[in-house]
Amino acid sequence: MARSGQQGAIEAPVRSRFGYRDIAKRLIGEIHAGDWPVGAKLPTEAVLVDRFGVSRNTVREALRELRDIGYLSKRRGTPSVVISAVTEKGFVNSIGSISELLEYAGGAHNTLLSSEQVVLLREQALRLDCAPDTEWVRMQVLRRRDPIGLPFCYSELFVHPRFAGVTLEADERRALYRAIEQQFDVVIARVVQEIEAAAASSHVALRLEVPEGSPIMLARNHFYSDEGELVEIGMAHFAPGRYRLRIALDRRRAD
Amino acid sequence: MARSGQQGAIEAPVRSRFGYRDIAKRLIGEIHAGDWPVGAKLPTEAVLVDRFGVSRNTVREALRELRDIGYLSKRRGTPSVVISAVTEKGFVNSIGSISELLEYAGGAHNTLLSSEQVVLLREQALRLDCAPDTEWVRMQVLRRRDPIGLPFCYSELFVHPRFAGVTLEADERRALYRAIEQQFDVVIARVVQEIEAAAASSHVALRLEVPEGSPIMLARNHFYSDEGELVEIGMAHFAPGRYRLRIALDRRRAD
DNA sequence: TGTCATTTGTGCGTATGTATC
DNA sequence: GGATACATACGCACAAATGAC
Repeated sequence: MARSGQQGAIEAPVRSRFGYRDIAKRLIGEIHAGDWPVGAKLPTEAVLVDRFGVSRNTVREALRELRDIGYLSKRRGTPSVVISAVTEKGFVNSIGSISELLEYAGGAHNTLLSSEQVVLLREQALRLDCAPDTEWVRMQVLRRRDPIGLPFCYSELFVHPRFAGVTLEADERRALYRAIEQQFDVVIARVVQEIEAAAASSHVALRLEVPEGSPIMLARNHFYSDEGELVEIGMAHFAPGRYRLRIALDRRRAD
Repeated sequence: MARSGQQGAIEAPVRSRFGYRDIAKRLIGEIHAGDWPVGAKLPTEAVLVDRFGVSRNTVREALRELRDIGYLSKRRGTPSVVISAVTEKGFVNSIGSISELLEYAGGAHNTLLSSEQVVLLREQALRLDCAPDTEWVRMQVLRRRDPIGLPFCYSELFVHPRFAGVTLEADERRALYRAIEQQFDVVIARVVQEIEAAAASSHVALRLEVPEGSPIMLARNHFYSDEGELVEIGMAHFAPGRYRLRIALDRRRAD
């Protein structure tokens, strides 16, 4: 996507072809490849500036991204240090602080298996931790890294009737809650997630293409709007070895 | 307000009295005070620039801080929205109340099974995602809700030699990193956690008193000091059905 | 120990892309 | 489509921490 702005100058500064995200991805790839093992120092910002032909700001933005998702440790006066180099076998979903929560996660391919109106009965409502006898839209979604690869996640999603009209593209790359946000002008402000391990039921095993009884990481997500309204409930089943959740936490500085 | 930065000018640059942290603190104070209730939009960046007499970069840095710690939701094209008006002490950054995340030891009864000096070989270092050929103290800990109940967690902990002298009470109730903080006057400033499902090895199954091959939730924790030093590594194995990890995420990144 | 070059952190000004309204 | 507002990117300058001499 030919970028080419310029200042008030006469020359054509010709912006670099790289955005900070491109650079971040590239660096992550190199870390995974072992070019910068754990404990090693990354090249200095100045070097990266030269290498990628971008401004220092852009490099710093990329490094910030890597730090946020737990790859780097940064300190004033010394180059960034690699603190994680987990190989990307079964990829890692890094939550810097939020939201790539179940997000596009590096651009997963979502397949909508079904979508239907349901009434939650007592038992099911209890399991989902919401009010019984209410109407919801139930969807089943498979998520893959590649359009033809094995799925790493099978999700059962329940959407509040108010947002029943939400539409998903054929090969949607966004998470459902992102689509809801954009189509209904609500803001998901809070997500409560519960994670546990479980054995794959035949139902789940079939969709994830794993043996029945395989260890599954099960994440129950409750999405709330900024007004405290329950918008979406998700039960995400992750196939073993194909997915890993990473969370980076910072202790609050002053306040 | 005395702004007067400039480029190659002759005037004295005289920076604004406010840094982005000052501005962040101030805005947080105003949010706490109710000036900007939940759901309200903050003034636009341009307005804040005028108000504080700083550059747009500085304002954006402050807003980024507020987003990171869960006060704001940001979206391109529209002013930031306040999504939370409360403060959590201690750990947090977006991840709502880490207390639960990291305090799973809190209130639990910990049993120290072993403690020994080890040198991490390449393979093991790789698995733990840290530098090889380094010396660490390895501990094994069992966690129970009741002194006589079944354990819900078996942890393998690796402590940096500098903190090797850390002592645990017979029936310690604190998490190890807490003990380290208090005994060595360091501050754990960053934690990176990775979660995945796995089948219980015979070793783990024995200690958790579950059948071999049971679905296990495996959490790898890396604890870093405020100086970026790796202090502790933990591999926590959770027994199925006996434990559930709950994470409350507050909004951050909206792009 | 202290000096000093290096490196990152913070801040300024500006230009332009792109989503929202 | 147009106006507004945030996102990304360029370049520069100085402060503060590091690390080596």
